[in-house]
Amino acid sequence: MELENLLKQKGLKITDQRKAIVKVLKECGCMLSAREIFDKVKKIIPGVNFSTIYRNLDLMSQKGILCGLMVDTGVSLYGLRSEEGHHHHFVCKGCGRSLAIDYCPMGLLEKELAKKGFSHTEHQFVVYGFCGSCGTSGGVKAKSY
Amino acid sequence: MELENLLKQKGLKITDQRKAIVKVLKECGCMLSAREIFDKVKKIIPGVNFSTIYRNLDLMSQKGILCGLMVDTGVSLYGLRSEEGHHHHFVCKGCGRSLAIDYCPMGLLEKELAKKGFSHTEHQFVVYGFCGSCGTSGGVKAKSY
DNA sequence: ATACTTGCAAAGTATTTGCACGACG
DNA sequence: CGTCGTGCAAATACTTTGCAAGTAT
Repeated sequence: MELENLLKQKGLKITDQRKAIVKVLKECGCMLSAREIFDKVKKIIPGVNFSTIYRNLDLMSQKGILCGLMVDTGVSLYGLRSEEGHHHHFVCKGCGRSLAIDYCPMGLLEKELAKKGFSHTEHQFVVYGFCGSCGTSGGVKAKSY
Repeated sequence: MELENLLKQKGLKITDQRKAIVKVLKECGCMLSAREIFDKVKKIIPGVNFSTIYRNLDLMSQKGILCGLMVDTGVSLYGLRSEEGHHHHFVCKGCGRSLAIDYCPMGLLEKELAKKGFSHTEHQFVVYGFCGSCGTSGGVKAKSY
Protein backbone atom coordinates (compact mmCIF):
# COMPACT_ATOMS: atom_id res chain seq x y z
CA MET A 1 0.00 0.00 0.00
CA GLU A 2 2.86 2.25 0.97
CA LEU A 3 4.48 1.86 -2.39
CA GLU A 4 1.30 2.33 -4.38
CA ASN A 5 0.86 5.78 -2.93
CA LEU A 6 4.47 6.65 -3.36
CA LEU A 7 4.41 5.76 -7.04
CA LYS A 8 1.14 7.55 -7.64
CA GLN A 9 2.42 10.64 -5.89
CA LYS A 10 5.45 10.72 -8.16
CA GLY A 11 3.35 10.31 -11.28
CA LEU A 12 4.46 6.74 -11.90
CA LYS A 13 2.11 3.94 -12.71
CA ILE A 14 1.79 0.90 -10.53
CA THR A 15 3.07 -2.13 -12.38
CA ASP A 16 3.96 -5.65 -11.32
CA GLN A 17 7.57 -5.02 -12.33
CA ARG A 18 7.90 -2.02 -10.05
CA LYS A 19 6.24 -3.81 -7.19
CA ALA A 20 8.57 -6.77 -7.66
CA ILE A 21 11.70 -4.59 -7.69
CA VAL A 22 10.73 -2.93 -4.44
CA LYS A 23 9.72 -6.24 -2.87
CA VAL A 24 13.08 -7.76 -3.73
CA LEU A 25 14.97 -4.82 -2.26
CA LYS A 26 12.84 -4.78 0.84
CA GLU A 27 13.36 -8.48 1.48
CA CYS A 28 17.07 -8.29 0.89
CA GLY A 29 17.58 -5.33 3.17
CA CYS A 30 20.81 -4.31 1.49
CA MET A 31 21.83 -2.83 -1.82
CA LEU A 32 21.94 -4.98 -4.91
CA SER A 33 23.28 -4.65 -8.43
CA ALA A 34 20.93 -4.39 -11.38
CA ARG A 35 21.86 -7.94 -12.35
CA GLU A 36 21.05 -9.30 -8.89
CA ILE A 37 17.76 -7.45 -8.85
CA PHE A 38 16.97 -8.79 -12.30
CA ASP A 39 17.67 -12.36 -11.23
CA LYS A 40 15.47 -12.06 -8.17
CA VAL A 41 12.64 -10.32 -10.00
CA LYS A 42 12.72 -13.05 -12.63
CA LYS A 43 11.64 -15.54 -9.99
CA ILE A 44 8.51 -13.48 -9.45
CA ILE A 45 7.90 -12.43 -13.06
CA PRO A 46 9.68 -14.96 -15.28
CA GLY A 47 9.31 -12.83 -18.39
CA VAL A 48 10.84 -9.57 -17.17
CA ASN A 49 13.35 -7.90 -19.34
CA PHE A 50 16.64 -6.47 -18.29
CA SER A 51 15.88 -3.10 -19.79
CA THR A 52 12.72 -2.81 -17.75
CA ILE A 53 14.79 -3.28 -14.63
CA TYR A 54 17.33 -0.68 -15.69
CA ARG A 55 14.71 1.83 -16.72
CA ASN A 56 12.87 1.46 -13.44
CA LEU A 57 15.94 1.57 -11.26
CA ASP A 58 16.94 4.81 -12.95
CA LEU A 59 13.48 6.25 -12.81
CA MET A 60 12.80 5.34 -9.22
CA SER A 61 16.18 6.71 -8.22
CA GLN A 62 15.37 9.97 -9.93
CA LYS A 63 12.07 10.11 -8.11
CA GLY A 64 13.72 9.45 -4.81
CA ILE A 65 12.12 6.08 -4.17
CA LEU A 66 15.40 4.23 -4.49
CA CYS A 67 18.96 5.31 -4.07
CA GLY A 68 21.86 4.28 -6.21
CA LEU A 69 25.55 4.01 -5.61
CA MET A 70 28.45 3.40 -7.97
CA VAL A 71 31.10 1.18 -6.46
CA ASP A 72 34.70 1.15 -7.54
CA THR A 73 34.32 -1.76 -9.91
CA GLY A 74 31.99 0.35 -12.02
CA VAL A 75 28.82 -1.45 -10.99
CA SER A 76 25.79 0.42 -9.69
CA LEU A 77 24.08 -0.80 -6.55
CA TYR A 78 20.51 0.12 -5.70
CA GLY A 79 18.55 0.06 -2.50
CA LEU A 80 15.42 1.46 -0.93
CA ARG A 81 15.74 5.07 0.05
CA SER A 82 16.00 4.97 3.79
CA GLU A 83 13.35 6.93 5.64
CA GLU A 84 15.96 8.67 7.73
CA GLY A 85 17.15 10.47 4.64
CA HIS A 86 20.70 11.13 3.66
CA HIS A 87 23.33 8.55 4.48
CA HIS A 88 26.33 6.68 3.05
CA HIS A 89 27.43 3.08 2.74
CA PHE A 90 29.81 0.46 3.90
CA VAL A 91 30.37 -2.25 1.29
CA CYS A 92 31.73 -5.64 2.31
CA LYS A 93 34.33 -7.00 -0.07
CA GLY A 94 33.66 -10.50 1.19
CA CYS A 95 29.95 -10.95 0.71
CA GLY A 96 29.18 -7.82 -1.27
CA ARG A 97 26.49 -6.69 1.12
CA SER A 98 26.19 -3.04 1.93
CA LEU A 99 25.11 -1.21 5.03
CA ALA A 100 24.00 2.31 5.72
CA ILE A 101 26.35 4.67 7.52
CA ASP A 102 24.65 7.62 9.11
CA TYR A 103 27.69 9.84 9.24
CA CYS A 104 28.08 12.43 6.49
CA PRO A 105 31.33 14.32 6.02
CA MET A 106 29.92 17.14 3.90
CA GLY A 107 28.96 19.47 6.69
CA LEU A 108 32.52 20.37 7.52
CA LEU A 109 33.57 20.65 3.95
CA GLU A 110 30.80 22.73 2.46
CA LYS A 111 32.14 26.03 3.80
CA GLU A 112 35.68 25.26 2.77
CA LEU A 113 34.60 24.60 -0.77
CA ALA A 114 32.44 27.71 -0.88
CA LYS A 115 35.46 29.80 0.09
CA LYS A 116 37.26 28.48 -2.97
CA GLY A 117 34.31 29.30 -5.19
CA PHE A 118 33.04 25.76 -5.58
CA SER A 119 29.41 24.94 -5.27
CA HIS A 120 28.46 21.49 -4.11
CA THR A 121 25.61 19.55 -5.64
CA GLU A 122 26.21 15.89 -4.81
CA HIS A 123 28.77 13.74 -3.14
CA GLN A 124 29.66 10.16 -2.70
CA PHE A 125 31.21 8.44 0.29
CA VAL A 126 31.74 4.71 0.30
CA VAL A 127 33.76 2.65 2.71
CA TYR A 128 35.03 -0.78 1.67
CA GLY A 129 36.16 -3.51 3.99
CA PHE A 130 34.99 -6.71 5.59
CA CYS A 131 31.95 -7.24 7.74
CA GLY A 132 31.90 -9.34 10.92
CA SER A 133 30.90 -12.55 9.13
CA CYS A 134 33.52 -12.23 6.44
CA GLY A 135 36.50 -11.44 8.65
CA THR A 136 39.64 -10.17 7.00
CA SER A 137 39.69 -13.33 4.94
CA GLY A 138 39.08 -13.86 1.30
CA GLY A 139 38.61 -10.47 -0.30
CA VAL A 140 39.79 -10.23 -3.84
CA LYS A 141 38.22 -7.96 -6.30
CA ALA A 142 39.04 -4.42 -5.17
CA LYS A 143 40.96 -2.24 -7.57
CA SER A 144 44.11 -0.73 -6.18
CA TYR A 145 43.11 2.84 -6.50
CA MET B 1 64.43 11.65 -14.33
CA GLU B 2 62.08 11.47 -11.38
CA LEU B 3 59.80 9.06 -13.18
CA GLU B 4 62.58 6.86 -14.48
CA ASN B 5 63.69 6.11 -10.94
CA LEU B 6 60.18 5.61 -9.75
CA LEU B 7 59.44 3.06 -12.44
CA LYS B 8 62.71 1.25 -11.94
CA GLN B 9 62.14 1.11 -8.22
CA LYS B 10 58.76 -0.51 -8.75
CA GLY B 11 60.17 -3.06 -11.17
CA LEU B 12 58.57 -1.49 -14.22
CA LYS B 13 60.41 -0.82 -17.42
CA ILE B 14 60.79 2.63 -18.83
CA THR B 15 58.84 2.90 -22.04
CA ASP B 16 57.79 5.80 -24.21
CA GLN B 17 54.17 4.98 -23.54
CA ARG B 18 54.60 5.22 -19.79
CA LYS B 19 56.54 8.43 -20.06
CA ALA B 20 53.85 9.89 -22.28
CA ILE B 21 51.06 8.96 -19.90
CA VAL B 22 52.79 10.64 -16.99
CA LYS B 23 53.70 13.67 -19.10
CA VAL B 24 50.09 14.13 -20.14
CA LEU B 25 48.86 13.88 -16.57
CA LYS B 26 51.52 16.23 -15.31
CA GLU B 27 50.73 18.86 -17.92
CA CYS B 28 47.03 18.61 -17.35
CA GLY B 29 47.28 18.93 -13.60
CA CYS B 30 43.95 17.28 -13.00
CA MET B 31 42.50 13.82 -13.33
CA LEU B 32 41.55 12.46 -16.73
CA SER B 33 39.61 9.53 -18.04
CA ALA B 34 41.35 6.70 -19.88
CA ARG B 35 39.88 7.98 -23.13
CA GLU B 36 41.19 11.51 -22.57
CA ILE B 37 44.60 10.18 -21.68
CA PHE B 38 44.56 7.99 -24.76
CA ASP B 39 43.68 10.93 -27.00
CA LYS B 40 46.45 13.08 -25.58
CA VAL B 41 49.06 10.33 -25.67
CA LYS B 42 48.17 9.66 -29.30
CA LYS B 43 49.44 13.13 -30.16
CA ILE B 44 52.83 12.13 -28.79
CA ILE B 45 52.87 8.53 -29.96
CA PRO B 46 50.42 8.25 -32.86
CA GLY B 47 50.44 4.46 -32.85
CA VAL B 48 49.54 3.80 -29.20
CA ASN B 49 46.88 1.33 -28.48
CA PHE B 50 44.02 1.72 -26.10
CA SER B 51 44.86 -1.48 -24.27
CA THR B 52 48.35 -0.23 -23.55
CA ILE B 53 46.87 2.80 -21.89
CA TYR B 54 44.49 0.73 -19.82
CA ARG B 55 47.13 -1.76 -18.80
CA ASN B 56 49.50 0.97 -17.72
CA LEU B 57 46.92 2.99 -15.87
CA ASP B 58 46.01 -0.09 -13.88
CA LEU B 59 49.57 -1.11 -13.30
CA MET B 60 50.81 2.31 -12.30
CA SER B 61 47.85 2.69 -9.97
CA GLN B 62 48.71 -0.61 -8.33
CA LYS B 63 52.28 0.50 -7.93
CA GLY B 64 51.21 3.76 -6.38
CA ILE B 65 52.51 6.00 -9.15
CA LEU B 66 49.03 7.07 -10.19
CA CYS B 67 45.78 7.16 -8.38
CA GLY B 68 42.43 6.25 -9.79
CA LEU B 69 38.92 7.25 -8.97
CA MET B 70 35.58 5.94 -10.15
CA VAL B 71 33.03 8.69 -10.65
CA ASP B 72 29.30 8.18 -10.51
CA THR B 73 28.88 7.77 -14.24
CA GLY B 74 31.02 4.65 -14.09
CA VAL B 75 34.09 6.19 -15.68
CA SER B 76 37.49 5.93 -14.05
CA LEU B 77 39.63 9.02 -13.73
CA TYR B 78 43.38 8.85 -13.24
CA GLY B 79 45.89 11.35 -11.97
CA LEU B 80 49.40 11.54 -10.59
CA ARG B 81 49.66 10.41 -7.03
CA SER B 82 50.09 13.58 -5.09
CA GLU B 83 53.23 13.77 -3.00
CA GLU B 84 51.25 14.78 0.04
CA GLY B 85 49.73 11.33 0.12
CA HIS B 86 46.15 10.48 0.87
CA HIS B 87 43.45 12.85 -0.35
CA HIS B 88 40.08 12.99 -2.05
CA HIS B 89 38.55 14.85 -4.97
CA PHE B 90 36.16 17.51 -6.04
CA VAL B 91 34.83 16.93 -9.56
CA CYS B 92 33.34 19.79 -11.55
CA LYS B 93 30.21 18.83 -13.44
CA GLY B 94 30.71 21.75 -15.80
CA CYS B 95 34.22 21.23 -17.14
CA GLY B 96 34.93 17.77 -15.76
CA ARG B 97 38.12 18.86 -14.06
CA SER B 98 38.96 17.47 -10.68
CA LEU B 99 40.77 18.90 -7.74
CA ALA B 100 42.38 17.41 -4.67
CA ILE B 101 40.67 17.83 -1.32
CA ASP B 102 42.95 17.32 1.64
CA TYR B 103 40.24 16.48 4.11
CA CYS B 104 39.61 12.80 4.85
CA PRO B 105 36.54 11.71 6.78
CA MET B 106 37.79 8.25 7.70
CA GLY B 107 39.52 9.14 10.93
CA LEU B 108 36.28 9.71 12.78
CA LEU B 109 34.60 6.71 11.31
CA GLU B 110 37.22 4.03 11.72
CA LYS B 111 36.51 3.46 15.41
CA GLU B 112 32.79 3.41 14.92
CA LEU B 113 33.07 0.73 12.27
CA ALA B 114 35.49 -1.31 14.35
CA LYS B 115 32.92 -1.36 17.18
CA LYS B 116 30.45 -2.96 14.83
CA GLY B 117 33.00 -5.56 13.75
CA PHE B 118 33.78 -4.05 10.37
CA SER B 119 37.31 -3.72 9.16
CA HIS B 120 38.10 -0.94 6.75
CA THR B 121 40.41 -1.45 3.78
CA GLU B 122 39.63 1.34 1.33
CA HIS B 123 37.24 4.20 0.94
CA GLN B 124 36.08 6.65 -1.62
CA PHE B 125 34.96 10.20 -1.14
CA VAL B 126 34.07 12.36 -4.11
CA VAL B 127 32.32 15.70 -4.13
CA TYR B 128 30.52 16.88 -7.25
CA GLY B 129 29.57 20.43 -8.06
CA PHE B 130 30.68 23.41 -10.08
CA CYS B 131 33.99 25.19 -9.98
CA GLY B 132 34.42 28.96 -10.04
CA SER B 133 34.72 29.18 -13.82
CA CYS B 134 31.68 27.04 -14.49
CA GLY B 135 29.26 28.73 -12.09
CA THR B 136 26.02 26.98 -11.33
CA SER B 137 25.23 27.02 -15.01
CA GLY B 138 25.09 24.27 -17.54
CA GLY B 139 25.74 21.00 -15.76
CA VAL B 140 23.86 18.06 -17.11
CA LYS B 141 25.20 14.61 -16.84
CA ALA B 142 24.97 13.68 -13.16
CA LYS B 143 22.88 10.68 -12.24
CA SER B 144 20.27 11.31 -9.63
CA TYR B 145 21.56 8.92 -7.03
C1' DA C 1 69.17 -13.67 -23.39
C1' DT C 2 64.88 -13.13 -21.32
C1' DA C 3 61.34 -11.28 -19.04
C1' DC C 4 58.49 -7.45 -19.59
C1' DT C 5 55.65 -4.57 -23.07
C1' DT C 6 53.30 -3.48 -26.97
C1' DG C 7 49.82 -3.52 -30.89
C1' DC C 8 46.14 -5.79 -32.74
C1' DA C 9 41.87 -8.08 -32.72
C1' DA C 10 38.37 -10.04 -30.39
C1' DA C 11 35.62 -10.75 -26.37
C1' DG C 12 33.42 -9.34 -22.08
C1' DT C 13 30.54 -6.66 -18.97
C1' DA C 14 27.38 -2.99 -17.83
C1' DT C 15 24.06 -0.14 -19.54
C1' DT C 16 21.09 2.38 -23.04
C1' DT C 17 17.96 3.09 -26.94
C1' DG C 18 14.21 2.61 -30.70
C1' DC C 19 10.16 0.57 -31.67
C1' DA C 20 5.60 -1.66 -31.66
C1' DC C 21 2.54 -3.90 -28.67
C1' DG C 22 0.12 -3.96 -24.23
C1' DA C 23 -1.77 -2.21 -19.93
C1' DC C 24 -2.80 1.38 -16.22
C1' DG C 25 -5.78 5.09 -14.90
C1' DC D 1 -8.86 5.73 -25.02
C1' DG D 2 -4.64 8.28 -24.45
C1' DT D 3 -0.44 8.02 -22.17
C1' DC D 4 2.85 5.52 -19.98
C1' DG D 5 5.36 1.05 -19.51
C1' DT D 6 7.05 -3.34 -21.33
C1' DG D 7 9.55 -6.87 -24.06
C1' DC D 8 12.56 -7.53 -27.66
C1' DA D 9 16.59 -6.75 -30.27
C1' DA D 10 20.25 -4.20 -31.38
C1' DA D 11 23.54 -0.69 -30.16
C1' DT D 12 26.82 1.79 -27.22
C1' DA D 13 30.38 2.61 -23.80
C1' DC D 14 34.05 1.15 -21.15
C1' DT D 15 37.34 -2.18 -20.15
C1' DT D 16 39.81 -6.71 -20.40
C1' DT D 17 42.23 -10.60 -22.56
C1' DG D 18 45.15 -13.80 -25.70
C1' DC D 19 48.70 -13.88 -28.60
C1' DA D 20 52.79 -13.01 -31.44
C1' DA D 21 56.22 -9.68 -32.30
C1' DG D 22 59.16 -6.04 -30.25
C1' DT D 23 62.14 -3.86 -26.65
C1' DA D 24 64.48 -2.56 -22.22
C1' DT D 25 67.90 -4.17 -19.09
